[in-house]
Amino acid sequence: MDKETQKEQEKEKVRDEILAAALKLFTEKGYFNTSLGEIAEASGVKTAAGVYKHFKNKQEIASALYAWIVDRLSVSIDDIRRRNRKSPEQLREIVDLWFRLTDDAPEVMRFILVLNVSEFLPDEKPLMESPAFIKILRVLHGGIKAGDIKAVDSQRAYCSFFGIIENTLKQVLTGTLTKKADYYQNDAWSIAWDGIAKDS
Amino acid sequence: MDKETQKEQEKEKVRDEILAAALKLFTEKGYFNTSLGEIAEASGVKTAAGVYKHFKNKQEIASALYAWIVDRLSVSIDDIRRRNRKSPEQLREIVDLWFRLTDDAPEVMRFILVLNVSEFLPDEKPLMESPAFIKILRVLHGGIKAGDIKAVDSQRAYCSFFGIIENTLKQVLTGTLTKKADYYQNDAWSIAWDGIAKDS
DNA sequence: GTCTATACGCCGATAGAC
DNA sequence: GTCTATCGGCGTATAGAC
Repeated sequence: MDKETQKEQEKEKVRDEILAAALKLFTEKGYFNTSLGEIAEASGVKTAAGVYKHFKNKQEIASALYAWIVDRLSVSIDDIRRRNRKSPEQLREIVDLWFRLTDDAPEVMRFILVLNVSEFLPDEKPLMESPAFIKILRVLHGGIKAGDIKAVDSQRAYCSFFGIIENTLKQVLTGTLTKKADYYQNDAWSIAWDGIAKDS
Repeated sequence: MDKETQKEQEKEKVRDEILAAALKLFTEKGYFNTSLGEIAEASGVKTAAGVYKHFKNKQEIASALYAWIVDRLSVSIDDIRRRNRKSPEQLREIVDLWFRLTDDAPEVMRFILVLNVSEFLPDEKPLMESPAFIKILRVLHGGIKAGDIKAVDSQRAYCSFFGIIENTLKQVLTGTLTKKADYYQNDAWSIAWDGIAKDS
């Protein structure tokens, strides 16, 4: 039925609005400083009770948000791996994605890099065990096996490579670095890559 | 009076016990997941009300903790700068301190690296503006001026250098890297230093 | 399926006995 | 200066009218 699907879509829309509002508030003030009332007010649903028609409870909003973000990243990385064969190119594109997200969707990156997710989602798997980051480790592992990367294992390659990238982005997100993320990208990439690249 | 000073000391001791208990709980479960009751129970004062004889409120416990940690770091860095003239040596010692603290006082490092302090101490200055970290930036700045470090400015030198160091330590603290921090120190130092060292 | 009203619990904080 | 008792408020969550 048309009416049915339209209603479904409307409901989906409200759900997304709640998630968007929650993402904004969580990353601005933190999970525990954000009440359901505020989330409701900032989204289409004007009252806290209405939120419960869409989510079981507050934690599930955060959980859905987390799943959405991690999934989105995972899909993007799949895409990058499909388009690029060599791991250095894959890495370069992941870095580009990270920096673009920081400028275009800072809340998403704040959620990942600034918030301490395990504090309000204790049962969720840590970020490093999510599909997206497992795939990143695979990219690094591929580079090691192909002889492009010198690190001993992918975990440590991650630490030094993404340490630089993510610390830079974190400083941008918290305002310590004042320019847009993109401004720092080439520099950060160069240093990060040189740190793990096998110098032939 | 002897009795007076003894009482003072006793009070100081209780205060420290409260702080120690709070540090442990905050870094384990997060600030908002920790109640004053738990802090009291875990310290000498067995009841929540007793805590208020030593601290104005919950936030002030966190505030005192933060000040204590930042101060301790600042003193250590002063000491390092006194003992070493050249910035590469100073940096090497700061890295050593960071790694040793991670193994010997993980709660302290968790407080700094894992917790999102501004979430529960919104009025406090961010870590990067604390004396300890300003001094670190000065060390980096000294290195740049002396021609040892190639980075354009100390902020960005911080991002890449401490990005590697702190990301490695964070992975150790969250259990993603399974060995003791010390195990990774030399590797992390080498890569981090090479990233900012001027290759003559 | 949305809003009003309300219940319930938890925790931060205070007052007062000893 | 410490423990007992208790208040007050906020915020999550539900129930019930429309």
